[in-house]
Amino acid sequence: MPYRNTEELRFKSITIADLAFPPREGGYSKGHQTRELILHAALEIMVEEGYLAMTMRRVADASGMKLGNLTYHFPTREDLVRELLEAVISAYEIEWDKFVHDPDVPPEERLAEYCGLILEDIRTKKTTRVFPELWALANRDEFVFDRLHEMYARATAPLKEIISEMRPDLGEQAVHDLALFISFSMEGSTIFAGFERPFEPRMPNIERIAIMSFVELVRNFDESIDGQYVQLAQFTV
Amino acid sequence: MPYRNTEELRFKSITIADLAFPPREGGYSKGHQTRELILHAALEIMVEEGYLAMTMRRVADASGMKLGNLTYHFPTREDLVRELLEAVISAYEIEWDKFVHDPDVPPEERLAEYCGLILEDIRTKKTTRVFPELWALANRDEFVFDRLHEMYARATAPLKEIISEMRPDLGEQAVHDLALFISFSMEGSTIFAGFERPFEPRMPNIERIAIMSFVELVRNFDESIDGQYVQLAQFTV
DNA sequence: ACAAATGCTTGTCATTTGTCCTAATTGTTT
DNA sequence: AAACAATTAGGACAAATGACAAGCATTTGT
Repeated sequence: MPYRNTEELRFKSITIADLAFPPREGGYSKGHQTRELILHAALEIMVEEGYLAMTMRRVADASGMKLGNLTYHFPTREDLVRELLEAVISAYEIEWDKFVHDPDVPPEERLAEYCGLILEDIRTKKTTRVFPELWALANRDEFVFDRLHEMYARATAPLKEIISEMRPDLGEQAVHDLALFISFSMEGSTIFAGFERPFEPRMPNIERIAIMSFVELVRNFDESIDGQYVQLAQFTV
Repeated sequence: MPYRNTEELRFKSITIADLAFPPREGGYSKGHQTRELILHAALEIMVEEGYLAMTMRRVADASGMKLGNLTYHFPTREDLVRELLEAVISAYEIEWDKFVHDPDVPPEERLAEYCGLILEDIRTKKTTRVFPELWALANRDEFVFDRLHEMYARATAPLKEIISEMRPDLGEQAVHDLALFISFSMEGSTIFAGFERPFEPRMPNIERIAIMSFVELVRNFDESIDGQYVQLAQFTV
């Protein structure tokens, strides 16, 4: 174990890239450079001032270019938004896909590791600020909705794999439901304990509680349990 | 037990009012009627078309009145937004405050009941649609931020009370962290399993998993546990 | 070096939006 | 009914926004 203390660890812990771009095709390299510059500027505005403030002129200014040039690269605002979405989301996917199945590490440990990864990321400014915007957008924009949930599907896949390994006795549906619950349990922390959120300082403790809770849940989950507590809930409401 | 089946139960289960208004002071009753009409129309637009579409003209149209009249009742758009926020949020608070401490019901059951209440509400169209908008708004509007988290504080209070009763041995901080974790675990389901969300059909199962998991967590939580799993996570990331 | 492709600037246009102002109408009180 | 306050309508305006077009400048492959 090469690490001495937590400080060193945090420093080494992975951070998800802000944006990821598809391999370029056609056009001069200058053009692609500009497009990436624009998307970075757009993300910055999205993070600092929100989706609403991300107007074409605002983005052009922040990119140090004229409006006309922006509309040359992104003819409509919708084009810009969609490409930004794609660049943001694929950056997450790339990182998660790196999380490969390592049979030498016990599944409990991998579960803890993966959840730690997600929860750490949620505390970053970018994630805390951008995702609520995306959730709101997904309410009305089918494109955003689909892309977002495609991403979540890929984020949940490693969880399913780990859960299956921990509990080979469980059916596919149970595994899926467990992974889903764990997934959105973590996602919910964005609002409460994300970057500059009221309970951000409690995040390390909550992270511990969460991971412990998840491991215990998967370990002890009884597939046949069907309403022991829920019946109580339903019958007394 | 007067209920026959689940259908009947769901029918009887509480639904949170769309809006709650403070007692009126001054003005004709017609005016207050109009104000409420406006706010209902505004909420409808917020739910169906989103915050962005909630323009003054759009709201005026939906309320069946002229723009000039709308600006008479709500001089600025900000006034409208804030009053709508207040009306929406206080409706939730009113409902939660009804959840009184009943010493005859065991705390596990009350925990299940309360969580069931929250999770049921999350599946409604209004909650699924409005809260992501509020989360996004809270990113940049301090007023929204404060009011939203004030609401969450009141939503978490019953949880803390129940947890304290289940585990009198736990310190205040531990109780708070547990309540917080449970609270945002549920909130996260909005995005995945809320109204017309991809996993809405799985919600009943997930509800069961969640409640079971929460009860077990509170029951077995070891305050002294400090990094058994987390260390693993941190050292391997 | 040069021609074509690409990138960029400048200027313009139709819409939409929030806000404001004045006059007319309606409701309430005396 | 008269007087007054509250409400509603109608119109106007400046600012901001997305989109577009014509021409100049730069980059790149040959």
